[in-house]
Order: sequence, then structure tokens, then C-alpha cells
Amino acid sequence: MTKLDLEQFLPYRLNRLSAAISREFQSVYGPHHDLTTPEWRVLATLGQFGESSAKEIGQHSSMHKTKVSRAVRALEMRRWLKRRESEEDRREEILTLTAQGRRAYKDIVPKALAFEQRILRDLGSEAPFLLAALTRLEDVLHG
Amino acid sequence: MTKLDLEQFLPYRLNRLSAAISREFQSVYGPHHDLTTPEWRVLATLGQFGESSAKEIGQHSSMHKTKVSRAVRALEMRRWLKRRESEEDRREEILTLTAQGRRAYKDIVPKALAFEQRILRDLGSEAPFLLAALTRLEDVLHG
DNA sequence: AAATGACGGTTACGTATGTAACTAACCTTG
DNA sequence: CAAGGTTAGTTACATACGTAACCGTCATTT
Repeated sequence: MTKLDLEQFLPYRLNRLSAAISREFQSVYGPHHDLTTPEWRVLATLGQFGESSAKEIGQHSSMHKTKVSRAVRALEMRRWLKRRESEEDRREEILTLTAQGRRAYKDIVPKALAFEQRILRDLGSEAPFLLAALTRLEDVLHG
Repeated sequence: MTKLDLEQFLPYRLNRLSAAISREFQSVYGPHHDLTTPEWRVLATLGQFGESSAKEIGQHSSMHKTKVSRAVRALEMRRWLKRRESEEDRREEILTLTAQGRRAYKDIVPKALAFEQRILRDLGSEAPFLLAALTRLEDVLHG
């Protein structure tokens, strides 16, 4: 039997890296705005696409609909977004950022990009390989 | 303001990849043994290092001590490991796999390695770049 | 050797999350 | 246009998790 070294095992490594980078990134927006990850994703999706339904947000951000539902409610409480009933389909609600929400978005986005840039810069010449490899991996893992 | 595309954003991508690969890997050992991820990690660590304390397992597998504690109890219920009080330090417990636990370990390891190999093979010539890039990323993210 | 603090491990509690059940609205098919 | 099935979104429930408090043991200081 070949040996298995857990610390070198791909799923384990990806899980660790994902946790580490999420933790660090949280320290980018956390202190200023105290957002959870799902809330950040809803904010980012709405900032990027403008109006969206909860369902669309879930598709763009790979989040379960209950997660979206709760994050939307939290952002609504904070008055960062508002809901509006859709004209065509009264089951769905159109979500849009408020002025306050857009302000937060515009505050966070440059920090997020700078955070990503710092990591890519630290990776140096390896960065393009990483990005390409991640894309391949996404393909291999059936999307 | 530069645009931010969530789906291309590094923390998001890593999180998604980690979730996807974990889900697929779970389908490797899940059906046969019905293990949670923490349980699998404890099993893998004990299988790899032989006797360990809970603390050591936590260090090797990057798990919080409460997570380790619960996974250990679950594996103990299953009679896959047993505890023994340490001679030198009666606070700590030495954990070892039972014959049954070792059998499960030896059953899963080849499946795990095959799973990893399949992915690396699918990555083709990109595989070494990915592994190197992950190592760099681990360094950059403060270990 | 008594006292204080550090440490391994467990547990109580609050929070986050997914599954499943639900509501209201939509869309078929008869 | 009534009935059955589907869909967007919410909520009840069970489970997983980390923080903090805790217990017993070890180590250090006096």
C-alpha cells in the first residue's frame, strides 16, 4: 500500500488554503464593516450586476438559497439593500443596493482588489500558473 | 474604481474549489464508511503516524481541539480507535487505531490516492504547476 | 510542599448552515 | 377555468462548529 501524507493531500491542502485566504480576507472588510462571508457575497453580486433576484444571486455566488435568504435579510436590516416585488413574476423580489450599500461596496472593492493583488504579487512569476491551474481544476471538477 | 468580478476573485475561487473537491472526495469514502471530514482526518493522521495524542492530531490536521475531540469520540464509538492514558503525562491520552480502524484505513487510502491521481492526471501537464503554485501560496499565506 | 499558572481534553452555549416542509404565485394540461 | 405540478423565497428543525468556561494534571515559583 502506498503511503498517504495528509498534509500533502490535495483536498486537504485546498481546504486549508481556502480557510486561510478567507480568514485573511475577512480581516480586510471585517474591521470596517463587520460582514459575514455570505453577506459580502450578496453585496459583491449586487454591486456587480445591479438588480438581481435572490435566485440569481445564489447562482452567481454558489450559495444555497437559505444562505442567500438570510444574508439578504441581514443586509436589508442594515439598509444596504431594498426589495421590490417583480412586475412579471410576483413570487420573486428584485434586490438593489441602497445608496448606503453602494457606498460600502465602493469602499470595500478597492480593498478586495488590493488584497488579491498583494497575494498575486507575492506569488511573483508563479501567479499566472496558479490562475491557469485553478481554471483547469475548475474544469476537471465538473465546473 | 476597478471592477470586481466575484467569480474570478481568488478567495471565492479557492473556496468553491475546496468545497467541490471535498464533496467529490466524500463520495469516495462516504458510501463505504460514512465518515465526516473530521473523522476522516483523524483516521488519516493516526494511520499515518501511529499513536498520537489529540493535540498532535489537531496540529497535523489543522483542526480545532473541539473538532478533534468530537471526531475522536465518534471513531471510538465505532471502535476504530482506542484511548490509553499516557504514562508520562496523565492529562493526555494516547490514541491508536484498532484492527478494525486499520482495516478501514487500508481500505480508504488507495481510494484516496487514486482519487488524487485521477485529478492530477486530468490536469495533465498543468499538474506540477498547480502543486508548485499551491506550495507558494501556502508560504505567502503565512504558512 | 503550597500556590499559581499553564496545559490536555471535554462540555455548555450561541451561531451558522443545510434539509425538508411550507406559502404564495405561476404554469401547465384537461 | 379547475387541478396538479413547479418555482421563488421563508422558516422549522437538526446538526456542525467555535468560544469560553471548566476539570484534572503538570510545572514553576516561593
